Amino acid sequence: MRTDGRLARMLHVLVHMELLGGRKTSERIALMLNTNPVVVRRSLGALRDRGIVESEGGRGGGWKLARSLDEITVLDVQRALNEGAILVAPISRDHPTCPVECAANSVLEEAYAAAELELMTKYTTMTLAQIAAIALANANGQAVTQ
Amino acid sequence: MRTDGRLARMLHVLVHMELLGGRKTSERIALMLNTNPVVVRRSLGALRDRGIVESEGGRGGGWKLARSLDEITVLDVQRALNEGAILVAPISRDHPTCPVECAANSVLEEAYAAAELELMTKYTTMTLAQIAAIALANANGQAVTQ
DNA sequence: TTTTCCGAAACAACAAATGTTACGATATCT
DNA sequence: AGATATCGTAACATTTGTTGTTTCGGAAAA
Ligand code: FES
Ligand code: FES
Repeated sequence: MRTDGRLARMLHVLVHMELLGGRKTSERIALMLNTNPVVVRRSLGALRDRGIVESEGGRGGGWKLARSLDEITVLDVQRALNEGAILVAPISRDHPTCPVECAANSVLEEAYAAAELELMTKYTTMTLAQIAAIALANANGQAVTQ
Repeated sequence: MRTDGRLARMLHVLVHMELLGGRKTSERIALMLNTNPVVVRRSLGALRDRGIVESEGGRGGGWKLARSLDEITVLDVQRALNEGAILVAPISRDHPTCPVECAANSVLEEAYAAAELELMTKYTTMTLAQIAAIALANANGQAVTQ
């Protein structure tokens, strides 16, 4: 299956909005993400529901940040896009009464819980402001485009 | 997408083979996994290539363990089924030259690398013998069936 | 020689994200 | 008021990997 790229895309867009400022239309953002305005609205709509961005319809409308980047963590964006667990343990449900299947599943779930905790720690401590700083350091004079 | 249940299924089957002993046909295993013999052959074939099980064709043939359970880690099974990384960071590739996209991707990749390391640690230290022990403890007198 | 196995190829089914089209609502400009 | 630019939303097609299924061939035992 195609890997879910919504989180990465939204991080990209949000930092872009801060660095290049101003209100951006779905079409412009779609251009920068090589995709369709509707796809952009779907994801940004979820962020709006969580108070990360604001949208305005009509002529001259578009999207803008609702908070500054240092008040947005990666976890905030992740949660806006998907309430549930980030990782899903690849368990089986072939024979639910079997103690062996349960034992194998419990081992996998424990391992995935530890991995998810690690992810959560990173997501919680990393703000979009830090991503912006990394981007500026990488750019090193080169313009941030579009 | 349907979650990949091959690892859990193979852990289940391998522990089953040890606890109930003897050689098992693909059809019998398929019954226990609520699936098709061909699906079983696909996954067990991968384990055979890694020396975890052995297969024998012809009448009276089937599958049996090639090593004892305490010589098989969860990681061995995972690697047999899939050489690559367990977790894949959900990065974007919309605008590869953009420093912002690269920065967002690098943050995600670092987080996923930490999570994968956690998984690897668990997978490496957990042997199938330990899973069997958990299963027996859970069963608590109740028979392990099929 | 018949039966019982695995091995492998060639599909169909399914699920989730993505891409696409289309239309309605709303705010701004002239 | 009318034209234009935007978002909001529904409906559908596309894509991709796992799983499920059918079918044949080959090998070993009875
Ligand atoms: S910051 Fe990457 S395209 Fe705008
Ligand atoms: S151990 Fe045989 S069905 Fe679970």
